[in-house]
Order: sequence, then C-alpha cells, then structure tokens
Amino acid sequence: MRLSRAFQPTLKENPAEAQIVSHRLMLRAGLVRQTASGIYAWLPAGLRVLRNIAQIVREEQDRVGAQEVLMPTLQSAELWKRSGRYDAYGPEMLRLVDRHERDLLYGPTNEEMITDILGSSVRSYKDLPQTLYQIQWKFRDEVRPRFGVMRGREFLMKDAYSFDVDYDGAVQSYRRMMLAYMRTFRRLGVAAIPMVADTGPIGGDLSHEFIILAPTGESGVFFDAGYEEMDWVGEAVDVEDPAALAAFYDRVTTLYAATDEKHDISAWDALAPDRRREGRGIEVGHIFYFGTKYTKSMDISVAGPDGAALHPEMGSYGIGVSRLVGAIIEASHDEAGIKWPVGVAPWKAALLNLKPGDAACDAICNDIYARHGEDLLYDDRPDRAGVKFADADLMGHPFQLIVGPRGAAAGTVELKRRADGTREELPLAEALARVFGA
RNA sequence: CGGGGCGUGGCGCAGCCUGGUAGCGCGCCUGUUUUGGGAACAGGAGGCCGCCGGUUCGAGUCCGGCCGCCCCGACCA
Repeated sequence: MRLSRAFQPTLKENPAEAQIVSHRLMLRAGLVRQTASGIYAWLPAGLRVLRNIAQIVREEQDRVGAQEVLMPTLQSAELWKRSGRYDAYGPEMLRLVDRHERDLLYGPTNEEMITDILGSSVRSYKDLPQTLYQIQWKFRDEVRPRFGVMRGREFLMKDAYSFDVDYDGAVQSYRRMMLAYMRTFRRLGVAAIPMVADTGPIGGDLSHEFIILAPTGESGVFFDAGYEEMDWVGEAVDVEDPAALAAFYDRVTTLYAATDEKHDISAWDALAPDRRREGRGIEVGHIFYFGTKYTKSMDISVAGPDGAALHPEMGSYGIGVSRLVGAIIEASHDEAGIKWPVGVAPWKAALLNLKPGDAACDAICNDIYARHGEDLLYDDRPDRAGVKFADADLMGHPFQLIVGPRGAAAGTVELKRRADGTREELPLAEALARVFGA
C-alpha cells in the first residue's frame, strides 16, 4: 500500500477522550475511531490487525478439531426464555423489539443458540463429541465502557462450545482447548498465562482465565517464574492422544498462577521467593466447563449407548479478539508508539523513501514495492524524513526499510527493527531477506 | 448505578468568574526556501461556541432543562 493514497489518518496529539496508552495509540495510529461510547469503527490498518488476530485464532481452533460456524448477532428472546436467562441476565443485555412486537436481543453470548442448533440436529451419542466456534460481534451494554477497545460494549469475540457424552469427554475437550489457546497466544506474540478462575456454581477446577502481562492491566497477578520459560506451544502434542494431552495440560497448569481474586496466600508463601513473580494483567480469554447446565434447562438430549437419553456435557471457550488489539498494545509499546508483534502487524514493514523525486531512491523503492507491495506500507509522501520516522514508529511496523540518498549511493538500505530499535546498513537483498524471508 | 469533570474550526486548548466584533498552538490549502528524527517565512481557508428554552437592548459567557463524552468506584470477553 502506498501511504500517499492510503486512508491512514495519524494524529500528532492525543485525543482528550483517551486515557490509557493503548486507546491513545489506537486513535493516533489511525486504527479505530469511536462512534459512540464503547463502540468503534475499524479503519483499514486496524481492520488488518483485527483480521490477523482472528485468522491466527481460527487456524489454531481448526487445528484442534473445532469447526467454524457463524451465528447471527440478533437472537430471539424465546431461546433465552427457555434457558431461563432472559430474566436472569440483567440490563447488560441489549433488548429490542421488531415491527411485529417480537422480543429480540443483541447476543452477549451464544450458549442457548448453539445448544439449540446442535440439539436439533444430533440424535445419538455417536454424533458426539463436537466442538463448534464462531468469530462474531457481541454486545454487552456495560454500565461503564472504558479503556477503548478493551472494554467496549460491542466487541469481536471467538466463542467455542464443546459437547461431549460424558465428563471424561468434556475434560478432553477442555484440554484440547487449553492447547489451542497456548498456541494461539504464542503466535500472537504475547505471553498469556492460564490462571485458575472461578467456576461458579459448577465447582471443580475446569476454569481458566488467560492473562496477558501488562503494567496497565486491570487485575493484579501472581505466578511462578516457571511460566517465563514455559514451552507454550506443545508442537508435538497429538490432540487425539489423551495421555499426551494430559501431560501438556499438567505442565501448563500445575505451577502457581492466580489473579488477586483467587490468590492463595499459603500456596504463594510455599513458593521459593526467587520464583515469585507479581505483576498486572489483562484477561484475554476464558475457558470453562459447565456440564449440563444448558442441555438440561433447554432439554437437549441424545440417545446414549444403552438407549436412554443423556444430556451432553458442555464447555465454553472465549477469546476477546478485539480486546486483544488493545491488550497487545498495552504489552508492547514505547513512548514513540506501537510495537507490533510480527504475526499481527497490519504490515510487516514500512518502506520509507526519504527523498521522493530522487531518481536513485525512487528506483530502489519502486523495486522493493513491486516485489512486496502487499506486505508493506510504502511511505512515498513528499514529507520530511522526520515525519516519516515518527509515523512509522507510531504505527509500529515490525521493520522499517529506510531508503535515502546516502544509502542509495553506497548500494545499501537501512533496516530498523521496531522491537529493539536496532538499525543496520545492509545490501538490499539481505535486508529483504531479513524481513520477508529468503 | 453512586461520585466527579468536560462539550468552543480536523486535533489540543484559552475565553465564561466580571455579558458588548470568537482567539492561540498544531494540522489543512497556495507560494518560496528547505530536506536522515514531527522545518522556516509569507499569504489563505475553515466556527448555529453540544441542543432547547429563559433572562437581557445584547448570551460562548448568566439561569433552567436535555443530550453526549471522559475519569474514580461497584461489575465484566
């Protein structure tokens, strides 16, 4: 993309409405614009980030056998009356009425709908297990939206739902999802530690929140230093092998990790002092098992092996996709702007032509742009160098390919890494190889 | 939902107390000179001062109501 033609409005000053750093940077870098309290429009660069995150989430869901669906944002109140949640949910649920005076709601979550869909199509225990997911906009009418996109009213969420014949099956589903989450967050370039979470009335220990460490996080967190060297990815784990799954699961969940709400002082004190880590974090995912809560209340059942009806055991698994955009920025930025992890950046690199109009600079840039135009943002604007550096730093491209008369004469380009600020003069081919691979 | 604050060119703000020609910085447009970290000079465009009502000869300013947004707290992917 050529910056001279891009809809890429950057701001030099901080909008007054934004307090926290990710919100300010998202506004300044031209990722989003607020249209109402807690509701945002996504501009081209922001949408690219959102899509990159969604795609990584999607690939890792698919990899553990979950299947993607897409359910509507508007739901019939009837469904929710069946589960009893229509009255229980409270004012956070946005309710509306259509022209026929039918009650509708903008979905804050989809347990009822997915349970109904699955239940109406599945007859036998042989049709299970199933895990279905979607990436869809949700709406929760928060009393007080804040922190920009991290606590908006409308938000993009990946929500998955598993259905199993029995508890053991549900545990397998839960563990597979744990594996998928660890892989997902690693690919997103952030460390999200699974922390024990409240299981509500269900009990048990099958509930984890995934917390990204960031100094501006909402909750205090306590965890074992072992998480700093954790193999999060479980590359070799076979999702069909319960023993392998269990081994991975134990490895990533047995070390101590809890938010302040669930902090256990005695367990904490039992840890060697040099292994204690304290900080703050942002919740970006939550997985939990809730058994037959909805299959019972909505009377969804399948025939079991003995012919008797059984209510499938469910779990549900969320990732806050739009929240992650803000959370990643909270975890990765400096005074100058965003530092995108490579996997989520809107563009892999910025190409800075420091002297448009200079034959040598133009030739080099055009050559690079012709080859990698899809993956980079070409700053061909007739502005001064300082403006380009500042905007590139703000927007947080992982790499900056800097082409100026100096290097052009020497046959080199300058490669700057946004992550650590290092710069080096390299021959063109080598610089491109560093950025785009050999 | 309780408490606090703010709505004035695109953005950041002053002006309001004490009513009388709407201002500053940045950005934007034109020109000249500049050109490796948000340039300089000159000229220019751009405003139902959130909305409605009231007081007044006269309201950005005073009074009432409404709307919107932000912050702190209780609550959440």
